[in-house]
Amino acid sequence: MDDYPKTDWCSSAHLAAEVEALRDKLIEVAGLSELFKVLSDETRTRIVYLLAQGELCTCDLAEILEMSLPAISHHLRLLRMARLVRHRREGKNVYYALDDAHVLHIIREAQAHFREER
Amino acid sequence: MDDYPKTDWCSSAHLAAEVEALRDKLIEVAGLSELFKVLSDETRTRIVYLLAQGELCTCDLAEILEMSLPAISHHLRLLRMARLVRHRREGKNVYYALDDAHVLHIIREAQAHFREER
DNA sequence: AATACGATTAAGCAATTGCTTAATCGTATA
DNA sequence: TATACGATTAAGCAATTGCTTAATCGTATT
Repeated sequence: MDDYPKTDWCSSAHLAAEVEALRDKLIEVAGLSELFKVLSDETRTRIVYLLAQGELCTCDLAEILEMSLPAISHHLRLLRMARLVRHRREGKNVYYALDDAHVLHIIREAQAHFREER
Repeated sequence: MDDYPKTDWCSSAHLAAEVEALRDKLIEVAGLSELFKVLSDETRTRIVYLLAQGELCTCDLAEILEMSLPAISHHLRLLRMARLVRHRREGKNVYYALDDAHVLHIIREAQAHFREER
């Protein structure tokens, strides 16, 4: 017999307190997926990695990635909003640079995960 | 696209060799965004974090996250395909656990990035 | 002032995503 | 064997995403 209050769901009955404790834990990752959403696009991961090598302007990125200026500009806006890059204007050009050390660590860990996958 | 009105080359003139070198660099992050895509959904980040606390079955997750079984099952499938979780059957229940140390490091770095944002 | 050009924004669309309900599978138990 | 139940899959949909073209902004040059 079980002295745990049974849930209506499944037989691995948990105390309401346990469930609540785990729910509280989730506060620690609230909103985190927003950052991953930014990196979830291949083009943006590429931009981040390119800027990690050094400052580049919008049209440089467009040339290297062989994409249109509006498309690149769109991605840069998202990277800006996530505070992953900073930008400065120099004449007609706008130069972007990486503005976050953590994002490179994140990429390195992702690479490590990938290497173990096979 | 290719026919986009692009002049000779923007004023931050680069050598073709430089551009090619940077393009080569991109091989190092190829396919990485697939992992971030998995974490880009709030529910999946939550599942990963819950499983980091300990093994849980599908219906546990459904109860804690207050979502339907099919919805949870769908997310678990993606986490499985990305080799982030492993699973074992015990009677009628299927228990999931974290199967990757790197993903926790990734989450910690993301938390660090977030803490600096304000 | 007029022009050129890099950069951004806006509007519209095809493709993708995450959920729902309904059906099906797998295992344990009456 | 029949039933129950946890888990998964399938089909269909609303919402989101990333691109395109076209228009606009900001700065430098003439």
